[in-house]
Amino acid sequence: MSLGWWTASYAEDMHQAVAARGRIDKRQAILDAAFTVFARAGYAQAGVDVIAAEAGVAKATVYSHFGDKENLLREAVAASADQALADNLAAVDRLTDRGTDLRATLEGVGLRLLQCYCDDRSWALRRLLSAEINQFPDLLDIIHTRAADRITETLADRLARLTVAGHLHTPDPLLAAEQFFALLCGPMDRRTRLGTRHLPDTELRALSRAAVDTFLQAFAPKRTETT
Amino acid sequence: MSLGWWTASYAEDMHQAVAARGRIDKRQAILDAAFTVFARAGYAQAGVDVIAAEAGVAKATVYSHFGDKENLLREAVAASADQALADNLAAVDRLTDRGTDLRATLEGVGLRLLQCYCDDRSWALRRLLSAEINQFPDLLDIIHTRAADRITETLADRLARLTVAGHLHTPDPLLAAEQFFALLCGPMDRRTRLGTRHLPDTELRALSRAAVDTFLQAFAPKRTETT
DNA sequence: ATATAACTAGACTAACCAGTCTGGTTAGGC
DNA sequence: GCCTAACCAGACTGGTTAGTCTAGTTATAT
Repeated sequence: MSLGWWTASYAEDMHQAVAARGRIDKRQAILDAAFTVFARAGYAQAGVDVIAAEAGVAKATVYSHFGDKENLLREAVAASADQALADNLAAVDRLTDRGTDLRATLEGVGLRLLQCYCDDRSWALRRLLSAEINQFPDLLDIIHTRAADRITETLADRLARLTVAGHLHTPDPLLAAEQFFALLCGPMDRRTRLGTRHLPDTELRALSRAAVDTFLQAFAPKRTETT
Repeated sequence: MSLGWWTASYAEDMHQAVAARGRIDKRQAILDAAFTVFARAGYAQAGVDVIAAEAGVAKATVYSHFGDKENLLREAVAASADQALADNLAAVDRLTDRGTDLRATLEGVGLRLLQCYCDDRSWALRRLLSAEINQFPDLLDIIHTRAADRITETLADRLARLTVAGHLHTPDPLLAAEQFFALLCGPMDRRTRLGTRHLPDTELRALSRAAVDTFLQAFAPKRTETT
């Protein structure tokens, strides 16, 4: 019961396995709880006791795993950035698909990306970074090198290949990638009121379509129309 | 001396006037100091004693003016938002200028806006909002209704008039305004590493030019070229 | 001259919390 | 069956800080 999210049957099923994997499971539970509590209350206001309770773990266990509160923040943020990276790459990777028309593909990718960025954990990560960037400047490096930069570079790669294939015209693919993200996220930030409001999927689709409209007007090939 | 930013000669010159205006001057000094300290340390970590010291004022004076720490935050944020609004409107208002060519005018407005958004206090305001939006959801309303919404609406108005005059083609001026801001700020966010790095004016100019390029490709009039 | 109102420095309280420690429990490896 | 290592609940220390209070100062208005 005091273990929080564990159900009794889950505890029974895992009765043996949990002992072997117990340590790593606890570590993950602590990271999840830490991210949740840090995101909810902010670093300074978040109590390590609260994190421990939310993870279903004793406070001393938290310290034995992570040493101190600062390090816990860094590890929780890093884990969350890795998660975000995976989600985003899955969205951008669909841009490899050929055969369908480019506009529809871009709109699909845009929609997936918007869904990633509208996720509560994604907003929490960005807020946490903004909030603690003065006290922990290295969080910026953690997040950018682990996630943000890779995603932008991956999209730039895709745009470059589409340009080489004659489907697009992006002389500076990195800039084009930045502008694609900007056209998606700028209007979304305003509409969601910085993530405090949830948008229905239809509205996300409209945002993606508007972004792709503008993007294609700027970066569609100039001479030859695509088939 | 203990009054901080006061110079001796200033104190002499204002010897009479300061008594009459002393109360309002102190109020302003407290608001400035509060914003600075909140931005530097975050709400929870900011000590009211530190704010008082930075304002050159006793702690009790802070409480007599603002009641409690939460209210002090709100008032400091509101004052800062008003300041930001004035700066931004001054930039957007130049879009009324006729006679020069539209591209150059837009690039000039873009540059001014980037300078506004790159200002330390502007970044501090956005960070503070992100950081405390969970604990103080009303900060969002304060900032949006006082500043952000008005700026976007004002730009949308300008774009609409330019469209009516045949210099642009923006069927949805509000969306176009959002996208203009997005094209400016998205790439800038990345390049400044969320405001932790300062960009030279030449780079801001390049960012503005890139944004305006894309913007005009999407929203230049389709049939008749402007003179 | 005196009443009033804003201000000052600094002491004080009550609460909160990071990090440590203690003493005891559990469970797997051998 | 015992050893070890991870874990538990909860107490404890030391430092920080919001908000209050006191006693004394300054300056204006009348």
